[in-house]
Amino acid sequence: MKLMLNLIPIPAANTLLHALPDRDFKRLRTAMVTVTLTFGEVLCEAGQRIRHVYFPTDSLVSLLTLVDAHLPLEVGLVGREGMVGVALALGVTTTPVRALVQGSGSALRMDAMRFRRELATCKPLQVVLHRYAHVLMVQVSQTAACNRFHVVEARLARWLLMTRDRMRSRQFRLTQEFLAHMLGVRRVGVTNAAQALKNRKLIDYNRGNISIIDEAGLESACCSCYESVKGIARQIL
Amino acid sequence: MKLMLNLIPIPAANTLLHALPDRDFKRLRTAMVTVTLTFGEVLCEAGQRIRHVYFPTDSLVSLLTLVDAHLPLEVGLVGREGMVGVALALGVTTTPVRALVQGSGSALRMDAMRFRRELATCKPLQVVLHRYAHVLMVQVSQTAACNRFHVVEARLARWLLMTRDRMRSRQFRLTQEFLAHMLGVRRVGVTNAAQALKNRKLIDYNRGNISIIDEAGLESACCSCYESVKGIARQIL
DNA sequence: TCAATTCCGTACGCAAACGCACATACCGCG
DNA sequence: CGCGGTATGTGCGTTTGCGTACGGAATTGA
Repeated sequence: MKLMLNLIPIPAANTLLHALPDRDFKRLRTAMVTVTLTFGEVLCEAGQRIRHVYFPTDSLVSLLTLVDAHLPLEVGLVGREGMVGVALALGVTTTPVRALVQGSGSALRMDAMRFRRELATCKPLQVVLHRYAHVLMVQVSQTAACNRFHVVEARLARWLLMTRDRMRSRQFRLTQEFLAHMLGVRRVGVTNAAQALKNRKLIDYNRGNISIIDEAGLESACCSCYESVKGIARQIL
Repeated sequence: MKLMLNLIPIPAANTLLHALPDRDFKRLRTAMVTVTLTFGEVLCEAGQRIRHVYFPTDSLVSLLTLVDAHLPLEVGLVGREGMVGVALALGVTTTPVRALVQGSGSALRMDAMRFRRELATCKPLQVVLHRYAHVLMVQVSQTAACNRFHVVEARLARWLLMTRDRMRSRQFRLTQEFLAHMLGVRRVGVTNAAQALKNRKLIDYNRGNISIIDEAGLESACCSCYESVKGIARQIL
């Protein structure tokens, strides 16, 4: 029996929910279902009404802005430290960004209406989500500057590290094509940057399998934006 | 006497405050002082504690992110439609961005402590500021994508239009050097872009005096980001 | 096992913006 | 009136990234 217990996967937790007082968490939990998010799924389209909010546990969701003819560009990344649909916590019922599942896994989902009712009465929930909204703002601001100033190689490094933190894994499946969309560059741009990182023995990859080899090295290869956002997030959440 | 009355300037209003119920506005107003913001003044430094919040009436404030060795980059612009120090409305006491006065003028200022107390008890204030926080988020996201995809000329056009909207004037004083910092490009980059717009008879300028000549033309010269953000802001606020 | 698809590598010309240096024009002030 | 500071214009070589096209390699599936 003891052995079996060890085999039961430790239920991955969402840190926002985890930060709530126990009784609040338990009540909220009854209104949520665990769903499996699969790669490529669009949880919410830009400009649309928010139907559900999602608290990823071991999945990963990209927030993308759409601008005229261009490909979407990632401005935020949500994992177990966050939630999809923060706009609701600010009293806005539509979302300005597309939420795209970037790493398959599970999340806790709640109906938007119910969420709003809970929010109205549960002070701790308000507090934690407002703070998260702020952290997201910081992330987006930093990304704006990062996209402006830093070369693809450094941006790629940052992105891989951010993904690692949220997935808690040094390995993930992602094609260069997909990465190009996230970073807002050509696929070839990713090819070159990835090769450079590979030559420096920081990462390895083939056909969609990316693995981080030298974590410390990758951190020094990436721009300061990574540490900067991470520091503020730690401080506030 | 009638003549004199006409000379008294119409008190410029901040639309966030204006949106509050009369009694709330009047109470808040007693806790605020009118201050004159002068070009170049830093209202709040990135990473520092927020001491005051500001509601510009006819002044203009830039929000800048700082990233390592680079010059600051503007990610948001606050005029009479907004406020400086939204982080407080999200329960965070420090600001991630520098707030730099970009257009001299006046603003209503309130002590941070008092503001937090008001916020805790005044529901309408919460509602309107949370919405504004969301609008700011949209602005920042769009700016991120804009900086990534659009050429300097279009970005400059957008910036001039945004400034016009907030200052409600077709003319302002701004050196190319200053604009370069806002857009995150070289001064020469601004020189070229500005000349292109001038040749197209959309704007005019010399030695820090910029004036918009052809508003419609400028709007068609700028990227879709302008209309996009404006539309969402109108819809939400 | 063979074909189709997906993914990655390479190449080439081009545009935008960079960094830097220097030249000019305008303004205010002693 | 001349001087110094500020604002703008020009030039040039370099870098980064774009758009596009094509070839090769691994994987999938009938």
